[in-house]
Amino acid sequence: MTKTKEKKADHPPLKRGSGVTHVYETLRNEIIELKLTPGSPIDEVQLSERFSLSRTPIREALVRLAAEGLITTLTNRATIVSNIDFLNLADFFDALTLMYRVTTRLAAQKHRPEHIAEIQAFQDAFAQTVAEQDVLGMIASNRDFHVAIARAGGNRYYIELFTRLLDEGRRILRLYYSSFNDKLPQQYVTEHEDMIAAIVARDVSRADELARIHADQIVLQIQSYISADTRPNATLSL
Amino acid sequence: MTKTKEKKADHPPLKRGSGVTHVYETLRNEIIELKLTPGSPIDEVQLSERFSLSRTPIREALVRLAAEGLITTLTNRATIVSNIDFLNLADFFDALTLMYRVTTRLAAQKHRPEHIAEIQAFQDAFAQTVAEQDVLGMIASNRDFHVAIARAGGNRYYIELFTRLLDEGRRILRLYYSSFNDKLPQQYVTEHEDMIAAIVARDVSRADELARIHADQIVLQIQSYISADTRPNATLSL
DNA sequence: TGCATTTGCCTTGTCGACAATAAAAATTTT
DNA sequence: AAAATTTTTATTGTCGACAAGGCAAATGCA
Repeated sequence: MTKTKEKKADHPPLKRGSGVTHVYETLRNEIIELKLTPGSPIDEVQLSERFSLSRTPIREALVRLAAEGLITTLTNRATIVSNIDFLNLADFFDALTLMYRVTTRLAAQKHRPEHIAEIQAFQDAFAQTVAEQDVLGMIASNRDFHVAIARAGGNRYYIELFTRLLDEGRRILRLYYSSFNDKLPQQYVTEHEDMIAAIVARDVSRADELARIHADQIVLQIQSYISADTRPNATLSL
Repeated sequence: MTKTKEKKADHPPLKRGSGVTHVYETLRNEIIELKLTPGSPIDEVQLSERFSLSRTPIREALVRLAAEGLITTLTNRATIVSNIDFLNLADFFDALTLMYRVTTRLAAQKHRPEHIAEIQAFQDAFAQTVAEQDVLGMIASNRDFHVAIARAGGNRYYIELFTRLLDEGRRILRLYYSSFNDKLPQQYVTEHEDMIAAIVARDVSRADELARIHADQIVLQIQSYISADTRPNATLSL
């Protein structure tokens, strides 16, 4: 009766401390990509079988995920994938908008040539996914694009918070990504290009303005998805 | 040759999952209060003796501290208390100022009566420590005051980041707290009162203005301490 | 004496087993 | 049959021991 559809990887000994990182990153991605759905249980022994590790390193990865808020541990009982907090979405949008603005401003002030190349590369990848109507790819490359801008700004506190917010946003967007059949993505491509131009020109106030508009639009988009959701209890606790 | 000056507490079995939390909070405080100085080694077996626990729960507490950036693990080698990053202090000040402003703005918008009582209580405690010239108490109660304001604003992302920044600030301030013999503390009391008034009046722009001034002053104060530091290598890596 | 190599030690990383806790199932009692 | 109680079970929390890796001292060599 055990779910044996887990692929038991047989590459246990890569390097000494690398197993934890691998488990952490793998689970983190699976949570963000909703392969592990909110509320679903995380079983330590099951994971230890899957990754061919003992429970100790698995546990360490879970502690890190819990510190990040991606999983929730019910003491002595179970650990589950954290639910998406629809009730406090306003806080999320507020912080997201602020980080959009602050990071773009800082990038305009502090970027160096190599940063522009990196940003442009991610923007190209984003444009490609838009051209291919690869919605899941769009969500991922859009995130990479903005993280690159944040890195150009160089403030580690903003980078960390913004990354977390963008990844949380990926979870939300994936819930509604079937609704993506509109013209917005192409507009985002243009806005991204404008943002790059403002950053290159070191035009701080214009970068700020563009970031604000961009953020507002994304917030509106997500909100429209949610309000268009007809499921009666869709915005309940989970 | 073993340092036996650690007080071996003999209260191991309180409750099942509480040991980790206790170790985490204890070490966190000791790091912030510089009882554990930056760069000093954290020995797992030593801690397990001190807290009468096995290495496993100690390790879990350390993982959480590492996730927060308070300790640094040199893989397979050692784990040390994280150094204060003087090189990137500008980033710290930038984020700190932003959080001062944003949280105070939000508090003016969203506070409820019970929040004001809490804020005022911490402000009273702060005023008390100033009157008593209790510098260490000032640092702590000032932090509590601003965290209370952030809680009144209610945005968990800001609360978390701001708390982290304020606690990191406590580490820095403790390095220089002997320089506190000036008139600034009394001025901070007044500014705090003004901030409370603006919050109560729900005057968002005034709250923002006051927070900005307050932040700038604190930044200037810390910077003056650092520049007045005559130690040649005081601002090196550690 | 200076440098490369080896050996040993110290700390962390991993493991398998056991204990505790709480939910679920089974049993008893009314 | 319903409710309270006991037993079972599933999962996490903790433990002690071992292995691995890196650093430093010790050794060998030029």
